Amino acid sequence: MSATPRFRRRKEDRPAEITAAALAVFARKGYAATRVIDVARRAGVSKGLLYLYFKTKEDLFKSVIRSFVVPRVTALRTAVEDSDLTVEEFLRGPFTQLIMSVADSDAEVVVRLLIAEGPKHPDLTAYYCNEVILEGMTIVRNLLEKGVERGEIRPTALHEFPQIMFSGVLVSTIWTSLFNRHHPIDSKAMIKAHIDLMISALHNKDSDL
Amino acid sequence: MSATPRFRRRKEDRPAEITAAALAVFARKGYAATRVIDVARRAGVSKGLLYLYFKTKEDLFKSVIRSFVVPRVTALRTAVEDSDLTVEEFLRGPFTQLIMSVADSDAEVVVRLLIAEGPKHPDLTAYYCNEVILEGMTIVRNLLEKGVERGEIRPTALHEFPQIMFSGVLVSTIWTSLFNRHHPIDSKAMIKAHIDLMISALHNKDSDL
Amino acid sequence: MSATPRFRRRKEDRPAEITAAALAVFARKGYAATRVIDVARRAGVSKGLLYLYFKTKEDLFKSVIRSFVVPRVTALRTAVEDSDLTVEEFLRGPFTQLIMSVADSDAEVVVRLLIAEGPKHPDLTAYYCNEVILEGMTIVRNLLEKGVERGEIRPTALHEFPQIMFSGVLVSTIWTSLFNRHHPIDSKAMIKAHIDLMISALHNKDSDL
Amino acid sequence: MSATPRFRRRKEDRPAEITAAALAVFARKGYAATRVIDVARRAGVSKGLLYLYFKTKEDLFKSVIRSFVVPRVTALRTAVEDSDLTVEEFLRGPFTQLIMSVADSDAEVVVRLLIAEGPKHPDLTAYYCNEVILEGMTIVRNLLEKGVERGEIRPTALHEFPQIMFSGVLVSTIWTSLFNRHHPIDSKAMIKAHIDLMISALHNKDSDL
DNA sequence: TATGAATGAGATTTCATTCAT
DNA sequence: TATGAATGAAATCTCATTCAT
Repeated sequence: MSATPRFRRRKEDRPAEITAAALAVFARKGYAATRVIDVARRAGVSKGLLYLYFKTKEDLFKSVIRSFVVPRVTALRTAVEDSDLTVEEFLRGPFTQLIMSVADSDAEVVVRLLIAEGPKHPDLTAYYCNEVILEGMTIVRNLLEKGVERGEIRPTALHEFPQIMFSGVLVSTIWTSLFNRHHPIDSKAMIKAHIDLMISALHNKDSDL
Repeated sequence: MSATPRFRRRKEDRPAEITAAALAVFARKGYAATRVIDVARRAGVSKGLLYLYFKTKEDLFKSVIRSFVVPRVTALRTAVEDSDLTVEEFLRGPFTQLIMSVADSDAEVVVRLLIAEGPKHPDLTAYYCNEVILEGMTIVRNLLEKGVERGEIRPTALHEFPQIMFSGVLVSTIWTSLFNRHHPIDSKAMIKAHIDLMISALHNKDSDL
Repeated sequence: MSATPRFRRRKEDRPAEITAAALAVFARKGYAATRVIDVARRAGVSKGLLYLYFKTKEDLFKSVIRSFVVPRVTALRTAVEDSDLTVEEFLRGPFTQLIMSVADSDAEVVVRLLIAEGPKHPDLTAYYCNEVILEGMTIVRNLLEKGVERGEIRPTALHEFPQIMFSGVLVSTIWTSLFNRHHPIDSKAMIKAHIDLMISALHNKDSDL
Repeated sequence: MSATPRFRRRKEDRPAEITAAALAVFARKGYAATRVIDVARRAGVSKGLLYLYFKTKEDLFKSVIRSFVVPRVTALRTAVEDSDLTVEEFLRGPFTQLIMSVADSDAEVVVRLLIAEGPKHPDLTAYYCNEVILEGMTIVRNLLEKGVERGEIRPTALHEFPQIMFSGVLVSTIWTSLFNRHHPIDSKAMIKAHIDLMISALHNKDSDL
């Protein structure tokens, strides 16, 4: 009675463990084809316990997305601190790094989940849109504005559509997910190529757009 | 008592009708959440008849993808016939037109379906990869090579990764699908912006990449 | 208009053709697992035409049983005409011949069908019972009585249970149907063995039953 | 509001309960015509629970057969222990008893199921053939051999076809199943009659077969 | 007659969710 | 907390039967 059990799991870790398990299973099977019991088993808990933390399967899905999103947002915010870099320096440095880290991660899964299931969860999509997408766009937009003011780059439609800066990762992610088995590519090289092209376009003195 | 006739007996049209209905329902609900009966009802036929033409729900899915793909492939091939245009003329002309027509269409649905369900249907993905993706990439690559030979544009990594030329439509498509309700954008303008940037990068004399 | 079409099928043959086809298909698949369309195809007609002759699948089933039964009954009746044979002569001659012909035929299928589906078709079973079973039993009983009168054989319980004379075929039929693939036997030899044993028992002077 | 508890939680008993229910329903309807829900209802459980214990309807079928077979095999083996009886004593004693007990039981149902569905389940038939049929045949064969050695009985074709010893039960079982409603018989008397005839044939000194 | 497209009831099976223990 | 037996709604797919042609 007095000895503390050594292997008692702390209940605070449970939700995170289950969310991680869910991500892993969703990754292989997709949302609809994943059975709750499979997630529970992979997390090493019972179905009942899972339902103690997540009221529904949909809740679990949302948690997966959120758990993926939160650290990216933080990373994004941190990246902008170092702000006395030139546009090119920033894009080739912190920005590239961030983008690559997304490509490295489970982004593929999350993107697939979001695209497939997103339209059925408007609240989740709104959250993701605001927290990640708009935030990222604002950062890029601010960067470009500063660059134009400083005379480093010319003004372009990128100001209106900063999401274009991310289209490289998107293509690479989806390619990995769908076609890599048939036609493998070096996704980092592709992402880099896209950024290079963007930088080149931003610097082009002759363009009159 | 002249009720609507129960039978319509239109053997030839049925598969196309049902495929169209399926596309429409998949669009709203996604593949997994779509019930076969809903497709049947939308097509104005019975469940049984649907199964007369499509052995399984998966068959129906494949038909949806194929029915979308086939006309695009044709359009793509046709577009290349006019080949004495400059790179810029081609990109701003036929290429933009093709891309826009994709954005206009049900592309969003098909892309979402492919991304969500593709990994579970490798044969279908392979087919799509070969028939559409690689074909499109080859066309762009050939175009760029000719342009470099002619001295119109500089050589870039686009030669290795022609899929980047399509990343604009991809972003626009996915944006429409997920975020338009929260944050609507002018997707055609965005696609055009992307193409402009690419053209600008291709023309940039100063870049030494 | 005047030429008689050479290949016109006469409609009188149709029911028999369809019944034969049904027997063949039932034989391989059993009643429940047989699809009406399979019977139609094997008979070389359309589903609609089949339903012109047989109102339901059950009708078809009954027809199969009846078509099998009728010729047997006739054969049975004919067999008893030659009545001046001794019991042993009759049993070894016409009786054995008849029994063997059953074992040769599609009896297996019909027996299986009757056992499996019979309880659900009391009218059919009654018909079969009266037309075949009781008739056969009466014939055997009469034969045995005559034999006892003539002092050829002793009286036995076979008089009360003449169906025992047929138990050999039954065992052989069912064995063929179920176990032959695992453990093949010479069914005719077995039938003969059974009849021999019966004859021996009928002749046993020492028995006092 | 003290309604009947929805859950009973009796893991160990469930399979046996469900199997028994299945036997009962198969008995009345046959395998194919039985709906899984009917079995579940009769067992007092939900469809879902049934599928927790039996992966498919076919599994359920196999369980029914096995649950019937296993105790018989045991009984059969036990019966042979008392081995210093004469052939006649054994056949009239333990053998008759065993056979009668089969006729008493649900044998009719199981035999009908086996005959009707057996051909579609070769593994099950093989199991039944080996565990029951061949075992029973071996026992009878050994018995007869010993009897011949001891001079109690003459050698007959029963040695080659011991299954003939069981043909009485078979006829009686099938008669019960099909014709009893039209023409009831005393099946035990018939079984006894068959055994009597067999014993008489085995004892017949005059036979020269 | 003859066809086979069309129907829809119904069967099996799965799985998110509940709750007695 | 923790479990997993139990539920039942719902989904896919089949096939006997009908009937316009």
